Amino acid sequence: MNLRDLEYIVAVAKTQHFGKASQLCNVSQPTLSAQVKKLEDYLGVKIFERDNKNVMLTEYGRSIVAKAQEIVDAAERLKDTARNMQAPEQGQLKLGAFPTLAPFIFPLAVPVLRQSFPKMQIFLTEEKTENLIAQLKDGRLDTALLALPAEEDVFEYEILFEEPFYLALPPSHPLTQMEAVPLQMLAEEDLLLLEDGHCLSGQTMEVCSWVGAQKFNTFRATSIETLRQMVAAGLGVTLVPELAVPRQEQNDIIYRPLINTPPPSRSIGLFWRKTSPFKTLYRDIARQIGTAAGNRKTQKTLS
Amino acid sequence: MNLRDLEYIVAVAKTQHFGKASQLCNVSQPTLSAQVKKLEDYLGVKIFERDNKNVMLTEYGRSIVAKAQEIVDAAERLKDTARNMQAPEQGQLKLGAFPTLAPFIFPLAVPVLRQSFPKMQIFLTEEKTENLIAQLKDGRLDTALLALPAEEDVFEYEILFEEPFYLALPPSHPLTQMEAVPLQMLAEEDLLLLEDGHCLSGQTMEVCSWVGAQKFNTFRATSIETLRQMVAAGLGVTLVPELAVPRQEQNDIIYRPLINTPPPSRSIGLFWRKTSPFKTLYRDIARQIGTAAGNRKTQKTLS
DNA sequence: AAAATCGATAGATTTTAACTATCGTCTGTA
DNA sequence: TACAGACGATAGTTAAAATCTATCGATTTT
Repeated sequence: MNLRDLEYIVAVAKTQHFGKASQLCNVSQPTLSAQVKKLEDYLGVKIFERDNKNVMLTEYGRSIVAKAQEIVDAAERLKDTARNMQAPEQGQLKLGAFPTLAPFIFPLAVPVLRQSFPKMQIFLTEEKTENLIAQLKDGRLDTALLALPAEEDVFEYEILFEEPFYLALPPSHPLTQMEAVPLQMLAEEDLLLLEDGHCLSGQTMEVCSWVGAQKFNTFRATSIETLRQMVAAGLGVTLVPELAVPRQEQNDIIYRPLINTPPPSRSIGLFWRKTSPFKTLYRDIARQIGTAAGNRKTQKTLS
Repeated sequence: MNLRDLEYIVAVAKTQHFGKASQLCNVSQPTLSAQVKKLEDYLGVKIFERDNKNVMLTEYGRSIVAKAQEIVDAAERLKDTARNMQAPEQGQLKLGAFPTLAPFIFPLAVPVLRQSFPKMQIFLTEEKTENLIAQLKDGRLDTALLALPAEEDVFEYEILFEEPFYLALPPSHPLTQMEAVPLQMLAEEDLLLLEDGHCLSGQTMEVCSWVGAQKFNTFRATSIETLRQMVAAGLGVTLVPELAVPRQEQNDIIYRPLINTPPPSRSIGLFWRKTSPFKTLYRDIARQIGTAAGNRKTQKTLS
């Protein structure tokens, strides 16, 4: 049994067709037929039912092909890793971020990375934290931007920046009169949250528990943009991370800093596997993204 | 790149010696040397540093070998699965159970399984629930005995039995005067718990929260046997699952059933991957273990 | 009935993994 | 200092395998 054979059965399972599968694998159809047959004999299991018109997975075949797929994928990742090792800064970088950070940090990160490592191929993923962690563990991602605390025992990380939360208010709201809002004043507000699984909703609830705010609205939004629309519609108020605050003032939503000790904020870090051989590169990348985010902040303060 | 090559580098990494590695792989030393070199050329990465006396992994090699190991393991599991498919009841069964169940259920389960499937090779694992779930997911285990609720969405399961909790008391304790103890009476007792990570401690705390018992002792034991010793030493009382209650009365610890609606108990189920092709066999096994546990109960009631 | 489709089979060829024998280098010992 | 032993690399050969082209046989479509 070798990797090639596993690629063959994966291809046949995918195409349901020996001829097309053989093209996918760049071999002749008889080669593929022979190898599949040999593998079936070796394993002692019929993987495919060949009717003269259709190719179908047997029940056992389905589970064998699933395992084969995993093995082939893992082998592919091994090759990618090896290729990267020859010149890490010219290889691939698979970077993930969670949904309430991704749309704001990617536009900042990508330009600086492209400038520093022009040959690096950057793949971006937006996923909930839970999925990011799973993908980082099994190698589908090289690095991920996560809010602390995350699983610091499995991963290594470098903190990029501390991101304060801002209060988003409808223009009619009395709190817009203040330049900055003490956190305690949220105790009686209708707080809008994201649906479960978003780390922002957990962070918001944590911050609010400091001051005993509990009037959480039962409706749960699916994205920051939805939250904003709801705030604009006067359904309540919400916390927004700094990077999501527009640089220019808007008419429909007013943003105000929050005052508290400690200040309400989240820490963003770049995470990678402890075992990764590219730590040096990742640390470098972390600093660059951190700087880029810091610059944005400075610009805002100046404007 | 093929699986054999990956086995070679894993063997070299393990033995730190080309000669010994070649014996492990049943090939000649030159063959192994040549293939390793070829793989290194193909990947473009030096995996080993060959000093004339020592073989050492390079930094990159370490991470490549780790990935290779995973791939080789996965391939081995694929072969095992295939072998099992030819005659599931003559193949391997890798069964796990958590620590507060394993020592009591395995002695009941193994004899009936050996009788029903004489050719089956049974591998037993005792692990905390969290590890069982991880191992079940990635194929290191075929089945696991878990307390419900577990991750019912990833797995399929069959409930084996409902296992009531008994109260374990030192002989001097006033509650020993009662034939059966109403759960509410635990509210003022010193309750001894297992350390975190054991599902029994979670179950105990849940049961106790029904009646508002909160006097949990701060010390956390590492096994049921330790708990028993502590109870015997008069440090407090604890809950033990029925299978852990000795069939004959003991002098140092008295066991009493607990009365409540619903009765304090845990459900034990046999779990397997939804995608497993051996569901029929596993269901059969589940019923057999369930029956075996039921018989023990009957014997006890009769004695 | 003829043509087209599709997987299996046959036989030749190329590739490559494997073997044996031997080399070159370093190490420890006499 | 020289010699034996250990170890991985190299050379040359052989055996195994994967692959190719050509073709078959069964089924479906036109």
